[in-house]
Amino acid sequence: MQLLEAKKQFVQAWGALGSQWGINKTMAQIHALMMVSTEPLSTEEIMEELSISRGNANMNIRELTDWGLVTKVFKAGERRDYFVGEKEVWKIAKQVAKIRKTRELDPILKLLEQLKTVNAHIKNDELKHFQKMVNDVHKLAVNVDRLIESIFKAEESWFWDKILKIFTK
Amino acid sequence: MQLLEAKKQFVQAWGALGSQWGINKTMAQIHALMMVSTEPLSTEEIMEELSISRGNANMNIRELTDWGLVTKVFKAGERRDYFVGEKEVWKIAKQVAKIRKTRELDPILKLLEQLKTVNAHIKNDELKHFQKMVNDVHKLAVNVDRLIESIFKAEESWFWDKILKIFTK
DNA sequence: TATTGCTTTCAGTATTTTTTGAAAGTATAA
DNA sequence: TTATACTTTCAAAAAATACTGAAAGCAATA
Repeated sequence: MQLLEAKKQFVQAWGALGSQWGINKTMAQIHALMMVSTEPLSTEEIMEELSISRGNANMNIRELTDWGLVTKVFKAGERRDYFVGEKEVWKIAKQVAKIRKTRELDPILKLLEQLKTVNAHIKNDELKHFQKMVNDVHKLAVNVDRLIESIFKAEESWFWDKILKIFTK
Repeated sequence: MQLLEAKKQFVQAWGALGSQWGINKTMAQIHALMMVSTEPLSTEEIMEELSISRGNANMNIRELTDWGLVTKVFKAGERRDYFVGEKEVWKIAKQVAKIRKTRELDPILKLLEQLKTVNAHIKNDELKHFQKMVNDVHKLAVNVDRLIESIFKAEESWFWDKILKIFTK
């Protein structure tokens, strides 16, 4: 396979994966483009490469910047903005985990804790079951939360080494 | 908080969480409804509870059945179909992981393996960088794959016990 | 200060996804 | 066999989401 074709497929696949996980396709594609590019890219180049409008490119670059996956860089003599994507895959994974944890897991945890205070005059089966359910979900969420917290601190090879050793022992 | 209100919030939150992770909101809500319900539910009851159409209810119940999260049950004397949701949270998590791994992770792995065969006449930096990138992503994907495989086999408390021990040592 | 080159915004439009509801399908019972 | 009770399907409608492009903003230089 040729490099150009391979890049195209990588960008496509990244976009599709994004969609399936609630991330804007274009945002994921721009990210993929930046991952495989050695040079900083301008908005113009991204528009060109993905056949998208200026507005679309701009908004998604900003979103990626907000996620901490893309940084603005200045090129000597050049007036226009250039952007580089984080290249370290483990850092990318950690960053995505961090953002999504804050935005999605934390609020759910908060709600579950509230729901644990649910009460009723008559202690019937429905109530008991609801309480158990919420408790179980909460336990799982807390564990996932802890796991993610640990990931933040961990160095990649150490992390996988430890994790996978558990299951082969 | 009262039980009815708590249930409503739980269903709402589950739906929102689903949306954010590429799962149809209604599907997630039906699932939540079934998680907290002690009794089997009919299509009628689900329609009523969530204010959705028959078609919508039917299609999403089927989807949940395909995911292995909901089972059809027969009520003695009753003609209509009733459904029960899997109640064990760990089983639900495993099942979701299994389905999404097959549908999403496996194809990505396959593509990454293909992309590793990329070649070019001139061995320039762009090529080298692409190869490294694909390799790194592939490594991560393989590790995630292994982790999920391990989850399938693991019993919940054992799993978390082992995992969390690593990080407190 | 005016011009130029570039960035940002956002109302309107297009696309994608989800939902509806009525008709067709199926199975049980009369 | 026909009626009844229920389920499934799917074309069309609605809703949600993403994208465009032109106008407004901003900052560097002439």
